[in-house]
Amino acid sequence: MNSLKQMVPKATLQRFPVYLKALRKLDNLGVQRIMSRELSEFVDIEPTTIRRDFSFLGSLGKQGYGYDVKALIDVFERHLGGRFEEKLIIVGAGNLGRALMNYNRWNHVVGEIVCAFDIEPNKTGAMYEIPVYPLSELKERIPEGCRIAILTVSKDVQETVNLLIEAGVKGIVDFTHEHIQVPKGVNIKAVDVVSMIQELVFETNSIS
Amino acid sequence: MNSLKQMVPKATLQRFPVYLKALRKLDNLGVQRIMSRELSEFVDIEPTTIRRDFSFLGSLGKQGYGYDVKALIDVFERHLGGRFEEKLIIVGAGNLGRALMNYNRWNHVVGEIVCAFDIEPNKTGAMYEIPVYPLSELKERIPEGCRIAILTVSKDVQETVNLLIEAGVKGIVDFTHEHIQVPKGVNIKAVDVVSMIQELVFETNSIS
DNA sequence: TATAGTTTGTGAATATTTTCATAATCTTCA
DNA sequence: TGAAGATTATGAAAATATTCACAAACTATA
Repeated sequence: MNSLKQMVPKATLQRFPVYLKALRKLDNLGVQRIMSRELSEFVDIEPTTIRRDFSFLGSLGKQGYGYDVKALIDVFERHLGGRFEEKLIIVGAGNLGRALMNYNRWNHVVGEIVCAFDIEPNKTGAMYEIPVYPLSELKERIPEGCRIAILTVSKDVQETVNLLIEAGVKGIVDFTHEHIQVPKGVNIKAVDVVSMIQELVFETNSIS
Repeated sequence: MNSLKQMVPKATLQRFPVYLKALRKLDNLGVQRIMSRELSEFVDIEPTTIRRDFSFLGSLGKQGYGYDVKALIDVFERHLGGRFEEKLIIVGAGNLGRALMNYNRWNHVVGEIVCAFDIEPNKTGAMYEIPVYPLSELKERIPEGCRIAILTVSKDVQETVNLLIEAGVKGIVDFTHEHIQVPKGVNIKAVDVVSMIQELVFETNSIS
């Protein structure tokens, strides 16, 4: 698509989704334009940081006016996959996998969950209108163009990841508690509630 | 407890749980000592960064030897709440809340889920041996010393957060998609699968 | 159209984080 | 015990990220 990554700082990259979420909410509230100073209070990021972050995607604002909310959302969606185009799969149809299948708030935001896979044949079939296939059929069943998988298996984690990578997956949202090794070019985002609680505990301890 | 926070860089803080997780795994594998260079390959963080991170908690290693895995785990657990002492609550007993109640891998790691709350009376009772109370009884039912809540409600988010803060909660693991306002001294960790997917999409787009 | 009042975008300054380079200190083995 | 080899801990340097400060450029109003 584009090759902005070389220039966009990592720190900025991590804030982009925050901005998009906030802008969508503002749009829903009927806000049509916003200034960096206002947005700052909303997302708790300094106005000047916001402006510099935005500047990596172009000159999106107007002096003396601010930013057009809808136009901004448009730009972010183009870069953050907000065009509902991503074909997502869930790998692991246990409790968490099922909850995520039913967690339909993300549909029509980044894409759709096309299907799921599970290693146990007795868990296949369909859940919440999402077909669940045996993991052994991954190669045949994986949707054309699928790049992102949500991983909720509880065993054989690395083996499963290897299968996904072979099948062309480039990004994994990882709900497991394992350390995963991936080759260059494959990204992992770990969702680890335990780690989050640990960070909270540390911060809470440190304050008092 | 201590007041390390002033000195420990934010970036370091975010890596602590990563180290703890890796060390626990190494311990399980029977590894008794480890050097920063070995650990580096495991967690994909530069050895020198690892050593500096560790140094904020003291001189934990020995020259020419490395680090003792169990001793290191001990130090991290002291700082990251690994003593199973945290009393956790889940607020919102919907699909996701239930999945998390049954996601018992975190018990005996940071603490235990003592109970859950839901605004709808017909969802109360008990699930997976965890009692579920009406949200209106939060003040009476919240466990003594509870500081951390896992938030999975889908509406009245800010109102619910306000209730939690009034009840003494200092840290929130946030599974909602809302922007939450909290006073100083209260920390939020947002678990946002959508945002993670967006980051992945951006990164994947940028590489090609 | 002109003027006053805003706010963006960005060079430069500052702050933070990572990495380099090496002294200090440990282990190991003869 | 001593010498060789290894690895940590850390001051200093480099890289990265944030914030300051202000010119440029817009809006709004008369």
